[in-house]
Amino acid sequence: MTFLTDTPEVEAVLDRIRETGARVTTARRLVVATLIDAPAHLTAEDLAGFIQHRHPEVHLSTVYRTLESLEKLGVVEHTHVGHGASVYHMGVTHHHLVCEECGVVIDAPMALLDDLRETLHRQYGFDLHVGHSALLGRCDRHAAGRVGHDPHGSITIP
Amino acid sequence: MTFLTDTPEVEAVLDRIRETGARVTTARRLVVATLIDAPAHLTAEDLAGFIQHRHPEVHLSTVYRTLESLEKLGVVEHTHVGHGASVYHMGVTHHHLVCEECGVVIDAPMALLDDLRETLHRQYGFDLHVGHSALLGRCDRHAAGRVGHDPHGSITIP
DNA sequence: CCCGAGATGCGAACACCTCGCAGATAGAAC
DNA sequence: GTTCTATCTGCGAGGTGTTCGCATCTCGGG
Repeated sequence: MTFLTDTPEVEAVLDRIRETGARVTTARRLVVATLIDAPAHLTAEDLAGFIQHRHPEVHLSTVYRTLESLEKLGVVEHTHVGHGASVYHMGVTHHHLVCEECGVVIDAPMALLDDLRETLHRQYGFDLHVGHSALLGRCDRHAAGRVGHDPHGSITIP
Repeated sequence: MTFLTDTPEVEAVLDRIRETGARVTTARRLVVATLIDAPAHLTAEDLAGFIQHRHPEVHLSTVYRTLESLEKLGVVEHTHVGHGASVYHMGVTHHHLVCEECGVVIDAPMALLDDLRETLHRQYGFDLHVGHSALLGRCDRHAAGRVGHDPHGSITIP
């Protein structure tokens, strides 16, 4: 799989990198392009895999370091999905519903937890970091505890 | 630190183990007693540490396996708290608010997410597994992004 | 008290992630 | 375009949290 590394969307992110005085390197360009184009919710390893298909020299540890920089920049976020590796995605914060059975990731809008955030803040003084950990459970296909694992998929509900 | 291994509460759990045909061993007795008596939200390693204080022969992998059995039995649950090791606690399901700054774990009642569960079920057919992953954020003491790490603590709000 | 399924101790292996270091390179300054 | 150097990178080693295989041990039914 190959990803375009020079779309306006990619350039916009690279500009943000340049603004901070950091450098735009091949590895960073590839990470950004892959994150933008690829199916959502990749682990660092997925990401490295896609990239290495064309650029085998890009090392997993570089991918991790790049993701770390991009997170500091605020253009990337990661989400803990229970067991297993975190998943990374571009900027816009949203919630992740992760099926414990098949691993499917369902994106849900921010507004979903607005009431809860308000309540947590009022009752506990707790400031919820939205999106940083997924909401685990069962998707509709596995709610009844049916068996059988599908490879992870991803669904976005606007 | 030492824990009583023959209180009625401990025996009740051990009886549940016996009921299923599984065996009651020293290690299991110790894990149960420690989970009941110790400060809440222990990692497997914490648990092994406490136990090994008096019973150094109990191996960490046995603690993991015992916790796994107890979870299958439904008397123990674990919660993912973002980075780092999962924490284990006895039965009654509740939510965990975990401060990303200091690691403090705040227990919150089930009812807190009732509305959300209802909404998820209605809108997404998603069946939320309450308590399986913590809600990450900042506690009141760290909400403003102040620095300085405390050792983990634990607070329960009824 | 004997026996066998089941549990244990132990270390190795594993998955995910981070780090240290030596060498490469982006990009500012000329 | 050449030079310079802070920053990045590739690489392997290391760390942490968890699981596994296997030989041994033991609970508890007969």
